[in-house]
Amino acid sequence: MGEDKKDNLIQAALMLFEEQGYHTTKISDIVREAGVAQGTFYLYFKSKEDMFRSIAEACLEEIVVALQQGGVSKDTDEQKDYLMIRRALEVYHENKTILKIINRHGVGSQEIAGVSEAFYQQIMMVIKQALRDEAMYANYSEDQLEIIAFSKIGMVEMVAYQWFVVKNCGSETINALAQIIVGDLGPCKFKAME
Amino acid sequence: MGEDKKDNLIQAALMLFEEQGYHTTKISDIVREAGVAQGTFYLYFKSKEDMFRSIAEACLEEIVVALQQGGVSKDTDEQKDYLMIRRALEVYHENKTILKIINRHGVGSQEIAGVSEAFYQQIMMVIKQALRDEAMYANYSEDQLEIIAFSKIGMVEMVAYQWFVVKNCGSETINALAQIIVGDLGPCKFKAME
Amino acid sequence: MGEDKKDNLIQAALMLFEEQGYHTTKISDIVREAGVAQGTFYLYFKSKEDMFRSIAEACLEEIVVALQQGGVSKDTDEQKDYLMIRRALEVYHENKTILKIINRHGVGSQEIAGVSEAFYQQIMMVIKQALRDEAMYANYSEDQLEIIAFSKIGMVEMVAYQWFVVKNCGSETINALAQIIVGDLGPCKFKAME
Amino acid sequence: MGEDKKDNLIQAALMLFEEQGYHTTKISDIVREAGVAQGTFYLYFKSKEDMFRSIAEACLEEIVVALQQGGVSKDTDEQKDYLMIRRALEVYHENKTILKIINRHGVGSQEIAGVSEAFYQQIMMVIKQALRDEAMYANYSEDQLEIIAFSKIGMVEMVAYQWFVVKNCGSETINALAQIIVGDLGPCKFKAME
DNA sequence: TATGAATGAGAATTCATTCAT
DNA sequence: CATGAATGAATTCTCATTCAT
Repeated sequence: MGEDKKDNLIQAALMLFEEQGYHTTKISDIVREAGVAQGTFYLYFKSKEDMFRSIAEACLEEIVVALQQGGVSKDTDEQKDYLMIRRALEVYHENKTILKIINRHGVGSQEIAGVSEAFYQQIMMVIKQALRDEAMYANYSEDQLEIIAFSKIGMVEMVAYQWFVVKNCGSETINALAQIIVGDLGPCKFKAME
Repeated sequence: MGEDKKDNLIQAALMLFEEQGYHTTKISDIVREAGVAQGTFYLYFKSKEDMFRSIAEACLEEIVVALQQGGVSKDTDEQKDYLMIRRALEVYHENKTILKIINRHGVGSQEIAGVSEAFYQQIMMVIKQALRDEAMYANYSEDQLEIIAFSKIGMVEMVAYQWFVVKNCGSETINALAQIIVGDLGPCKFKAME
Repeated sequence: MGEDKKDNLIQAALMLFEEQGYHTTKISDIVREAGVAQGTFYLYFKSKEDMFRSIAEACLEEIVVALQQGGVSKDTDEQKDYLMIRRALEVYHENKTILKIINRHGVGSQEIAGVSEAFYQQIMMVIKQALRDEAMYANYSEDQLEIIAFSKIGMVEMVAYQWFVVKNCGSETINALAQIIVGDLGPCKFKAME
Repeated sequence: MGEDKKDNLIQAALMLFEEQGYHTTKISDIVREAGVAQGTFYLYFKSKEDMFRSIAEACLEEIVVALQQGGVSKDTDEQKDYLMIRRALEVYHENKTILKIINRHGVGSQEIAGVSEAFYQQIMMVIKQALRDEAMYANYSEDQLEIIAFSKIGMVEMVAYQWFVVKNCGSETINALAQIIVGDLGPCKFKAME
């Protein structure tokens, strides 16, 4: 029953953060939306920032886990690449709320910037690991793989942001997006050579 | 002499926004840093948000212009790609302050979000235009080019953010970064096919 | 068993009031220290102020009673004086907790100020009564005796506060303090005349 | 003109603290009484406690200075004693506001307790110095003089509090009070011997 | 232009008290 | 008797903005 209210608060906060941004949303808005008293907020969170940090940590952790469970296939590099990108787009689509909150409205707090930085380090590691299994990157150094990993993350994140958040497209666009993104790399290997 | 003070205010604001973010920085901080009186701020800017919007607009416009002046070469597609990426990295490096302000600290105001959104539309158009000149993308549709354009923007921005802001690397890393990023596309086209 | 909890609450409260004062101490601190639930507090006390008043009343009453049981000797005036002062110092030493709470941290509530005022009236009456038995004050008026009584109370209280609370001295200092205080009166009566 | 408002705030605060106590008085009460805006308070003081500390420091310092300027006479010990006591009563009478605030309502803050403790140390030193000039205390040790000093302070403070604050008597009572208090020491030297 | 004291609406936070279990 | 989650009124404090000089 207690966790009930905490969950109400989190849901209300996520909705409001997404709608009007983190800074615009007041604690009084959150509690009103959640249907609890002002003081109840402080029963579960030390402050608005503390609340956001804990929500963000949970959401970003979910993304990392979802990405890790991605591709264990034994296909060609092109197929691996395609699956990885598609998987990443799917995950970002499912988590577009937090993506929107962090990218559009920003948060602006050293502590939360830390959470975000740690998140990128984690997914970079996941991607780097996946790249090591591709023949194409066989003789790339660790540093070079890191550059590739981050460039892929940026690619997916920007496309996901523009299509899922700005244009508000649904999951049916994922395949098309993934094909074009990968096609920019993959197809060239044979089509462009013809 | 008046413009002097305005410039002081802008420099002070940029420095503080970069250090502590837009929301944490108070007008009183800015005027203290700029060495002018509290009221003087309002001789040059309508409000704090107005100031930030005008600074952001100017910085982002600079980036757009710089990018536009980029590739007028008549080289091969690979060379064009490499030059475009390197140019973009250079521009982001020169403007890493605004990159840091917007990416790390966020913006957090609907009106400024508009500035940022317009910025991305503009550079997307610039990139799309450039891509049209590449033989490789000859039979891509407008929508497909837009996807490619945004994925390139995301790629460069993320790498620039991680290396120039997070790792705080200097401009001497630009070539290496550009080569790897493009190599992820380029080499495959001929080397990987051997 | 119920009284057990009430006593726990009182002990916890006294400890915390002494340490950090009445206003700084929260009900939540008291119940945590006492090891009971928040609501339990209100089974035994109407409010925080009610609790403090009842504790203060009890403590101060103890002091009054202890003082009353003091001097029933039939010695000389000097001896009576010395015994009275020493007795008072002893009583204050035993009750230095409440002394510290009221003097150092203050009370800060009209209703409790009443308790304190009544306390001083009572001990003043006790002292005045004792003074009446001393030949020295035979022809002092009631008002004059009241002045003497209060001055003696102030004297003892200040010395007790400075030595037992501020300097945190133990009961072994009582004799020395009493001798000096009385000596300031006593010796003059005969020694200084020689 | 700025100091004007600061002074208004101090006067309003002193009045309210005296009337209803430190804790009961809200900052909103103070600013209303002073006729300034809520924010103006924070232009001059960091907090209510900060304000009170600065006021208390000033008032108590005044008392110390007033006491120091007291008796430089070359009279007999009895006369010195009487003058010292009367002087102290006068000073306390003039400063009965702060006396009332600190003694009746209490303050309850470690930092302010420090101010009060320092105050007592200072006046103790002043009194001790004065006592050294009296033949009567010629062969008292420092420690013994300290006891005497504090007992005199307690005496005067309690009497002042009871007569000036509780009974609200005017300055015309000072002589009578001083005579009785000193008489308790002085007169005995000859009258009681008869 | 330039100043900076003053403003006051608005937000965060606290904590004594209640009450359903 | 005992609990402890929930309450919400009350207070402090912030800071962008104004305006008389």
